[in-house]
Amino acid sequence: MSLRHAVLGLIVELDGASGYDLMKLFEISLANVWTATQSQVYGELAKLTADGLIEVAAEGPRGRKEYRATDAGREELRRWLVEEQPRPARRDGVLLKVFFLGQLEPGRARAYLRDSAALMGERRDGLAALQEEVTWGDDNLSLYGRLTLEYGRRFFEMRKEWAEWAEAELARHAAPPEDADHA
Amino acid sequence: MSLRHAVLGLIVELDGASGYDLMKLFEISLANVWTATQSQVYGELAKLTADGLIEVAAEGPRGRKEYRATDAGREELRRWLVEEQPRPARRDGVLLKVFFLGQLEPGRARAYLRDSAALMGERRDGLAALQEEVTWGDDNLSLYGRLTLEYGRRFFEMRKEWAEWAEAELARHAAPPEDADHA
DNA sequence: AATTGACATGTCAAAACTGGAAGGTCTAGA
DNA sequence: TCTAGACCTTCCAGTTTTGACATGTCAATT
Repeated sequence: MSLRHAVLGLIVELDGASGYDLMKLFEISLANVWTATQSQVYGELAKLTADGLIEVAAEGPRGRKEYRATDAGREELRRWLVEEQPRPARRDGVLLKVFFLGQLEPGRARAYLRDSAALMGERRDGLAALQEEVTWGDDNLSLYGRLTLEYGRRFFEMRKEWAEWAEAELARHAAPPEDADHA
Repeated sequence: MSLRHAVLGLIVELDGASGYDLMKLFEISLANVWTATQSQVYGELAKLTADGLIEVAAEGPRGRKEYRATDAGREELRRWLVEEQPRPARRDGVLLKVFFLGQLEPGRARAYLRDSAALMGERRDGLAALQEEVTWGDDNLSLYGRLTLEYGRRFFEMRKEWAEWAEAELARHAAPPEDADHA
């Protein structure tokens, strides 16, 4: 149940936020960390309220509801942070395709990896640009947000290099093998 | 719907497999690529059969059912491989915690990153050992499986280095800042 | 005055996933 | 002979996620 803590965590750190605020944060700040749809965010907000971990602190102009964490909520966040974590389930659609790339013609398989490398490069550049652009504050959200952004950059960089390596590996297999003492 | 194609893909590549066979492959071969529980595997097998993408080719000794892909199944796998892929949803429980690590005392936050780095190192070593141990055949499953295994190794390596970097970054913030022209 | 677009929430059905429980078969070794 | 362990399948209840649809407010532009 991590969505719960993602929502709770944001409310604690921001010291008050609306569902709409959270949605935007999920789209931007948490994009590479945890995704959530709008219906999930509002649903979780309702559940957290029912469980007494957050409460509506104020109601704004357009039906806006400003949520704030209760003491129980802050406690629950800490509990979760310290808690042992089960092995995360890794699921990766791109990797899954690579696993079955043998069903495609060698040329197509290599093209897939080339495209993938290019895409990863773009994403890496996007995050790198973000890192340069954004002026960071001094608060915790900034500090730890910076760490996760750097993670994203490294992640895409790694993926790009791996895809390039894999493509070369495929090329090596497609080409007639040459002896080491050749050339 | 990637589980569907993971199951279908394995059946195509193995040219026949039982639910039990697939489960083991999900535990070992696909562990870093796509996870599935036993109930998911058997459920998907039933659905794929109903949709005519696979069929029971033979029944073995212990109630074992050997599934094989139909032509429609092989076609569907190819279609999926070539198809455009939507942006994958990235979800990472460890990263999520890092994002909110500001709620913990600095010492605990750093300890979390240190532990994380150590764990990632272990996993990397585990995969590296696997790479050495396993004798690979010449079939497609081996070739592409090798690529994904190497991915896993690089992934954990990257994470380890990142966690170490992040820990150092936190240390830098905790310590009184010194001038560049000091020392 | 009308329109566009950002702001803002609520609800729902369907699909996917989790974490079991339950039951049966065959093989090798004590 | 017994029994532990690998083999093998089926079913299910509960939770999470997806991908909409529906509704309305307010501010600025045309």
